[in-house]
Amino acid sequence: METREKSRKWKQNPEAVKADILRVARAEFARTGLSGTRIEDIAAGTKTSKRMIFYYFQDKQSLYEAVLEDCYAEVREGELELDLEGLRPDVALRALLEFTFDHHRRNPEFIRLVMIENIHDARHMQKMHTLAAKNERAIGVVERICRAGCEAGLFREDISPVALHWQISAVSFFNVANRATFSTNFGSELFDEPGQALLRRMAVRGILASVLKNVSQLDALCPADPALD
Amino acid sequence: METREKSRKWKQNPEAVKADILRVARAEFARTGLSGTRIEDIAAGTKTSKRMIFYYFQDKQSLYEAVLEDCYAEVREGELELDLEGLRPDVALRALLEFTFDHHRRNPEFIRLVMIENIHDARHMQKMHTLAAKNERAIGVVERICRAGCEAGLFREDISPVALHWQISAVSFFNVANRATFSTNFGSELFDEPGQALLRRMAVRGILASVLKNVSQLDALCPADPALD
DNA sequence: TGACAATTTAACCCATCGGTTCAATCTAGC
DNA sequence: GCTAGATTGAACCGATGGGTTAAATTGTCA
Repeated sequence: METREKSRKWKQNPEAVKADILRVARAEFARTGLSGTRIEDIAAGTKTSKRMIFYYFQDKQSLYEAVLEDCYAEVREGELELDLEGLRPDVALRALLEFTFDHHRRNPEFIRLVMIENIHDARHMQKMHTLAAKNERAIGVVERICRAGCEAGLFREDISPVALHWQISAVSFFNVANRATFSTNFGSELFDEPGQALLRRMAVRGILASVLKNVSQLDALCPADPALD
Repeated sequence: METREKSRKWKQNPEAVKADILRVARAEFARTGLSGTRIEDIAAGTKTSKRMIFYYFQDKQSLYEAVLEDCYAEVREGELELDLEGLRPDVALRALLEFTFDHHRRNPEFIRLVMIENIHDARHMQKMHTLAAKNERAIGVVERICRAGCEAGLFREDISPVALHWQISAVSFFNVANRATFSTNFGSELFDEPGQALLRRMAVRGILASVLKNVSQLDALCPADPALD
């Protein structure tokens, strides 16, 4: 009668095994890509065997796709923590950008999986039907801010929510994705805490500037002084 | 006496063979990454054989590194075409960003190689001693604009040239690198010509905003009207 | 012309790695 | 307990693919 829920002292526990595999596989795929990852290396990190990987996920590519979907869901989930209710549109936009910037920093594995997906021309992501809803929601957030901003007379009328989302993504993503080559070429100062704070501030100012109807509000919204923040 | 220069009707021509290999290898590595690329696939695209690849470039990794260096040099070379002499600092900055944005779009293979390098934590790029000089020059361009802008009283005093370069790179790079996943998730409208023009305009406005001392100049510099440009 | 070096071809080698076979073991329900 | 189905282990397979061997051809220079 207590079959499903209570996994009291089971020996077999498929869900846990699958989750374990996904966990290790995510780290490995993020580290070395699809073709760069060895299934045996994943197996070595799990509590189970290579055999089980093929048992639960048919082949390497399916495992990779499962990892991608799993990771995407988890990250999008984390975005729900942001609550912009009741904020003034310009403040909300600022909060959204700051949150996204930080959120991307907290999820480097996700960033790497997306980088890898881009190398593969998003071939696998295109198969993932579950994404549509999550993406709608992400754009919805930006859209509401835009609308509110326009209605309040704060934002320009011609702002495209998708383009705005693009801008937010660009800085937040690049910051994590290109850290290695950028710091190799130009030093790592921008990636310690003060540097990151500076970049975030600059990004906020830049993006608000491309949205505000009256740019003179900028200085009030974005303190230029590096000592602040 | 006419040994080296005249390659009149030679049958052997090592330089051409090497260049041929590099050309094909670049395309292949950019397409499928280091571990994803098969040497045989490269060989198939050349006028020569797999054996010759190992003859001229010791192994796969060395070939990859040669490709990276070669591509980097070529792209940086292309940047020399930009001449900002005599331009007002704000106009020069705008021109630099627009040039970089377009230049990245023209060199998708380079972008992909850098993406791949980031997946590898820039391990191979770190070995390339030839880069330092080219990077200095790239930062030098931004630095001169900053200095001139400050001296002219146009720019804020606290601008970091490296951070400014980061901003320019972020939008220009992301635009090419993440096209696949972004358009999968949010549609491809931003990537046709009008969309690209819009993004470029927004980027210009945003970056100028984070640099100008007096943001009220923004509207004069960056026509908000999408019909223009 | 003939010795020597650089270049090229064809055939081969063998470690790796994704994926499988098959039999053993576990769990639930009867 | 017994059977059916789910889960697991050990050993195996075969193609792929990076890299090599060795011998042939081409060019240089004395």
